[in-house]
Amino acid sequence: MAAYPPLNSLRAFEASIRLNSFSLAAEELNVTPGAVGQQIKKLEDWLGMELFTRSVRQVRPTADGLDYAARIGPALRQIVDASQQVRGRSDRSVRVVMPPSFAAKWFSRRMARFLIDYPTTSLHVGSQSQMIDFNRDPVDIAVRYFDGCDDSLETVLLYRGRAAAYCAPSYRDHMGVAKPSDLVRATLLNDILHAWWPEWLGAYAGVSAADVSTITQIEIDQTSMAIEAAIHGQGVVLANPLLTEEDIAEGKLVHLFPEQVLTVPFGYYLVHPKNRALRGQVKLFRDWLLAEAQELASD
Amino acid sequence: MAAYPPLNSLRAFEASIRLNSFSLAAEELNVTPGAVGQQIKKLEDWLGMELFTRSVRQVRPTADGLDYAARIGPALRQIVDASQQVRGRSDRSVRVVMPPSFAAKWFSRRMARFLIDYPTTSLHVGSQSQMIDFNRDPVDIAVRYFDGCDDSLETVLLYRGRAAAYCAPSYRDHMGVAKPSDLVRATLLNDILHAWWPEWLGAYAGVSAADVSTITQIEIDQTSMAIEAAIHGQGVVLANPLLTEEDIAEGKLVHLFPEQVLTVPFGYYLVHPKNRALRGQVKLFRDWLLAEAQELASD
DNA sequence: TTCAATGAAATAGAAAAGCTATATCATGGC
DNA sequence: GCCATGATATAGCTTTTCTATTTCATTGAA
Repeated sequence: MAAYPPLNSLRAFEASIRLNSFSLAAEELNVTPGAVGQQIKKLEDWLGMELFTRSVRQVRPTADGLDYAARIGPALRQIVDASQQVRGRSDRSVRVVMPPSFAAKWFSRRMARFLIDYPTTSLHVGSQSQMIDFNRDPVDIAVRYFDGCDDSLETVLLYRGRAAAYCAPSYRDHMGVAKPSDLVRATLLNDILHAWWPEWLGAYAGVSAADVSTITQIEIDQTSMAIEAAIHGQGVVLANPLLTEEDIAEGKLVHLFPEQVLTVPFGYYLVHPKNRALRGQVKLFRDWLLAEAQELASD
Repeated sequence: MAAYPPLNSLRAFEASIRLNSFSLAAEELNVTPGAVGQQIKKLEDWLGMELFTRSVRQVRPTADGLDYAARIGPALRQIVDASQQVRGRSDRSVRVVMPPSFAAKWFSRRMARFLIDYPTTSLHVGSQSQMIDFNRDPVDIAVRYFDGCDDSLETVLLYRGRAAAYCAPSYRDHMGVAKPSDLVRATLLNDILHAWWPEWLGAYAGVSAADVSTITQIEIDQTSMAIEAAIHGQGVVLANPLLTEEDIAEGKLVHLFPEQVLTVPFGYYLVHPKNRALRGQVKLFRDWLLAEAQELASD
């Protein structure tokens, strides 16, 4: 299965087609004309066809040659472009991925500071909730919401997972929610990723798991949408205090029972592959992010 | 301007990323693992970045490596595909280009015969009126309507250019066209490429160039459209008898003055570059086409 | 017409690249 | 604890690739 043509010959071929001359191509490639001729011949032998017709003092591409050039030209250009780009940036860039809710509610407000402190860094932020695979996706470092157990990863806890109850102020007043057990009359917004209502109600309202299911619930598969729904008076959401900071400050949400915050066995972890040397800027970013998280955790 | 990465290294790199192992890549490439390692290192040195992190007993791609792989992968695949295709067909294919009118009116009816006689041949027919450049377009041979003078080309006259007058039978009867000079009352369909009305009328109707311009004319830039217009009773067209064969046979057109056919200094020529060895199938095609033309010319 | 200049082919030998073989090493499974 | 594994490192060998030269047929200028 010798699927590849002699790749180095393609360089000589491309230049020869473009310049219509082995000599000029040789000049461009800083070799002798003979070398180009030999490369072309090798390619012709491999392909089993003539790419140029040789007449005296000049070569001219055959139809086959032109056809082949048209097919491989773009590919070669792509290789050159990709190599240039990769060679250029890289050291100055950091690729990070995090859950959408974390990106929207926590990271977005702090990102600008990083870029100001490290102006030469180019930051590529991806947001997705499914776990990325460092062996398949071009990502340097990630924030992941999980239990922190993964042998292949270096993990640092940013924030322990917590579940606190939030709703719109008007919703609280309208429903007359004053103590945890009042929630049996409310609508529970149940975010799949933070589905801790049974535990929360069990711990703070003395509601059994069976009774929980009798309460009106809305399932929402995106954390930020669940919070958004709470803001719009659709019910009460269990969320990590991290994610509601801003909405609380703006008065859109109220924290219903500040004393009743459930600690859950999940957390926001900063993760990167074990044994992978972090490039300079990635390390900077990591340290910065840890410091930012520390600051808030000390509140 | 060393724009190209070491191309051969890309093979080893691609396989290593795909298989996540230098050893497996080496196996696939039929070399020793050491060779792969050296190739990868060479590429890393050229790019100035780590593509894999080496831990004991295993390598793992870095984010940069995955990114680079994603960029060059498609390009490599394109090169392989193009090479396979080109290698495969080629000898059995013929690429020919001809004017649209010739393709539609003359060639299309004969093409099938060629494919039946030479069933293994794959024929790529292009039709365009502008002159193709054998040094830029992947074309083996062409039919060109011109004066036959081009030092860089081998030319064989297929048909001398002729200008004969045609119109729909109904149009002839309705306009009462009986002799050439009656055409001063008709509408002349003037095809840019065969604009011989002044010469024709001068030779056969004794009409001066100045008087020709007083006759109603419609300019049409495509020969087959001019003929089509004549079929639909829009006027009288000057065309090469070659192109009207079928329409005459079907009674859609009539040849107005069979004795008055102007020979013009153009013609349909079969052309291919001088000094370009014609591949087997192209030669066959050329001979077949010449024979077909001969047959008709002897009528 | 002659004659130098041109651009490619052919070939031998030098240089470079690439591969193998081997030794070494750290780890994970038995 | 020991062996198998899959990487690295290095030296030396093989193959590839390039250069240097000669040869050749033609073009274009004198």
